[in-house]
Amino acid sequence: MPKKQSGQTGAAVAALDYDVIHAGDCIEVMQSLPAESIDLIFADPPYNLQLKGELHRPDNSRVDAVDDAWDRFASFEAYDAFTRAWLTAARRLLKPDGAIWVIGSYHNVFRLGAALQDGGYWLLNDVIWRKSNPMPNFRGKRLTNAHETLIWAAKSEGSKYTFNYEAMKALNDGVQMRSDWTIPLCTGSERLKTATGEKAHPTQKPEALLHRVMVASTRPGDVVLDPFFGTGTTGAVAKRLRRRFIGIEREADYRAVAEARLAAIRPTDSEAVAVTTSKRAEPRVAFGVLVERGLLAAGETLVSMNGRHAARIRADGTLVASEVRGSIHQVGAALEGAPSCNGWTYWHFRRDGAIVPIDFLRQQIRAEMQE
Amino acid sequence: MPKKQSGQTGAAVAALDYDVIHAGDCIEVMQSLPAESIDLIFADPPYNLQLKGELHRPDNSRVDAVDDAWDRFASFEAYDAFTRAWLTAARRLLKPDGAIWVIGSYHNVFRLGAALQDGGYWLLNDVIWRKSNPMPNFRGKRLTNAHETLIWAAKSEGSKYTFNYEAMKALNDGVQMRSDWTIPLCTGSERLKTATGEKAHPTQKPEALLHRVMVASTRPGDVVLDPFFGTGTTGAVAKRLRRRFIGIEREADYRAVAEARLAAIRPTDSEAVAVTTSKRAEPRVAFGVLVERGLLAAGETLVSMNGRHAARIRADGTLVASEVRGSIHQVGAALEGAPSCNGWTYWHFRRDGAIVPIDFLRQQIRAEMQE
DNA sequence: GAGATCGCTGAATCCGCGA
DNA sequence: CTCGCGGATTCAGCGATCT
Repeated sequence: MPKKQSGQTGAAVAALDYDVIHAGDCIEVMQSLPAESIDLIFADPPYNLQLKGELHRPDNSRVDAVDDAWDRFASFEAYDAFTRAWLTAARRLLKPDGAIWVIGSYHNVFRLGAALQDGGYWLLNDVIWRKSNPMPNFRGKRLTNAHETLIWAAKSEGSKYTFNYEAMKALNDGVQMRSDWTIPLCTGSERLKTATGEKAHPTQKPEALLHRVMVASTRPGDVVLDPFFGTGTTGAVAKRLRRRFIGIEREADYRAVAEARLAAIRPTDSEAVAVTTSKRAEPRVAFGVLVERGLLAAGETLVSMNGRHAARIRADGTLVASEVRGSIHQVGAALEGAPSCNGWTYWHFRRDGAIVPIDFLRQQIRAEMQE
Repeated sequence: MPKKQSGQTGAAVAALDYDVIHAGDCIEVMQSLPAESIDLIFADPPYNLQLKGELHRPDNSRVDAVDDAWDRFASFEAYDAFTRAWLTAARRLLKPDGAIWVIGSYHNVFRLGAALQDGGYWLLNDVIWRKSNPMPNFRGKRLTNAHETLIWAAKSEGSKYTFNYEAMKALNDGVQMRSDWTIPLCTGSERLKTATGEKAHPTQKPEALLHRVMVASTRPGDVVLDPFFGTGTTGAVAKRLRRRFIGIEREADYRAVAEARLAAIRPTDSEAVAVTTSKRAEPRVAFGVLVERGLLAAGETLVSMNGRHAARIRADGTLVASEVRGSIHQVGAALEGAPSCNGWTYWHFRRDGAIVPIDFLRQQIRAEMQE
């Protein structure tokens, strides 16, 4: 049951340093921090992958796998002991209405989930990060491992955890946010590299994932702790969304990369942050408005995200494809054979040689509406 | 490690009754069946946890339900004991190369997964059943719980489990099947009803889900056991796909519904049940046979796929290139500086001005072998 | 310059038979 | 059991290079 925060705890909280990266073992550092001082914990612990030999792609290139010492454990027992120790230290830090997110793959997530339940946390959802561009299964021996699992849990059964229902609904184009999130891997310019061009961290998470986590379950000003800070994705998103963060990271190399990254982040305009997380949904924009305003022309062709489909815009803001017509969502869903489809992110248009999602135009409209 | 099946076990297997539904507690019934007689187990155990249903200890005594918050630990313990007991009985029944699927939600799946790992099973994939039409979260306090999780595991780490890679790939429109499957809930006419119009079983699974499970991981004629048979979805799909099934169900009402359901199922035409085979399953052809049969001549020159290398054929079916000699694979790998090389697709020969892969000739030989 | 092509890469428990 | 070796196996996205 949630307890009221004592005055003493409040004083200790005031002594907390925010927006810092602590060096050292996460369990020891957490034990040194004041109890009940944290609103949200995001934890991306070692997965204990247990990889054996090397793996090559069909073109004979070698897969650069995670073989770092920090991911090696002697046994499930050893991994469980580690897991339960850091989860215990973490729970002490959470405010009574605080919550935690942990992420893992099938190698470790069942042990994480059981440890959370055994440790007194109260599970709220398991969330599937559905990767739009996973690495294939090169030997054809199993299904393509195309997702990872996040577990969202409150500190206790009765906790009044934060959930920004309307913000999630708005993010999902007006319908309730589901427990499966389709988000691409962290690649391209977002992926941090060393001076020699290697990836700075083997398992850097996409900022879009953390963005959704924080928009869902924190408020501006909340304190977010990441005990496995790595190169600081949690801190970067927290700073941008005007949350405060505390990172803990053992490896000096990762901390250095994170410090540089964070220094370059500018917080989002505070009104934009407030809008995203308020109970008010973002102003709804009909697709037809884009046509009315001439941002897209009737007769123009949109292409699907994957490039496999195309459709023509009609003057009333509906689309026509081969034998299908309807809203941007309906046509996308029909062409993909999917139950639903967010047309705003599915459909793209060409502008100056680039392929741009139509959601880009919606954001433009919304910006105008706020003035 | 897989053990060889003993003669005694073989005899006992012959005594197994197929396509039957056993009445009774699944642990007791499983303990009465012969060891190493089952190819695949599909299990949809109680999701339980808050002990709304009944729970049994390994000795089958009924657990006196306690649902107070303070006793949550004891409840998890009881659920774990039950889980580990039936998983142990199930593992004994599996052939050395057998496998299991279990399904659960976030309430129980973490305990299932950990119990599988602790029990010696080897996890192959966790698979997300992504519901296209989930029930909304009416109170808006959490994310819409839009998926369930299946775990696919082999009996042991070294098992040569069945995976019909090509069939899955075909089912997914020519690209590898991923670990997330979008399938609607069981509704409409597929949903079994009682005489009074109520649903016959609270958690009836869609046949499409079982269809994919069986096409992925069984062959025609395989024996599929379902220890929580319910209204017989596993049996229905097994019968239709010409697999054999064994069901175990405690509740007489469910068994009655399942019996009627199964009686109406007609097996699919046996040719339609055959799945796409992979190249691995095709008869092996030595390269030398092509020379023996005069499809290629000793002394003839082969060129590499990329045109950068050439090699001469010797009478014994080996190749010679500059300073390299050996099999078609070895020479290809050496010339490319690659760890391995599939000589069948790497090497090409000239015929009527065209460049043809030598694999074309292997296919000719294989076609002759089938006659 | 625009479009096509090529190369690279991502948390991976990734082969199987015969000697 | 190990060892040797034949030979089967990849999707999406980004960025650089080529036409």
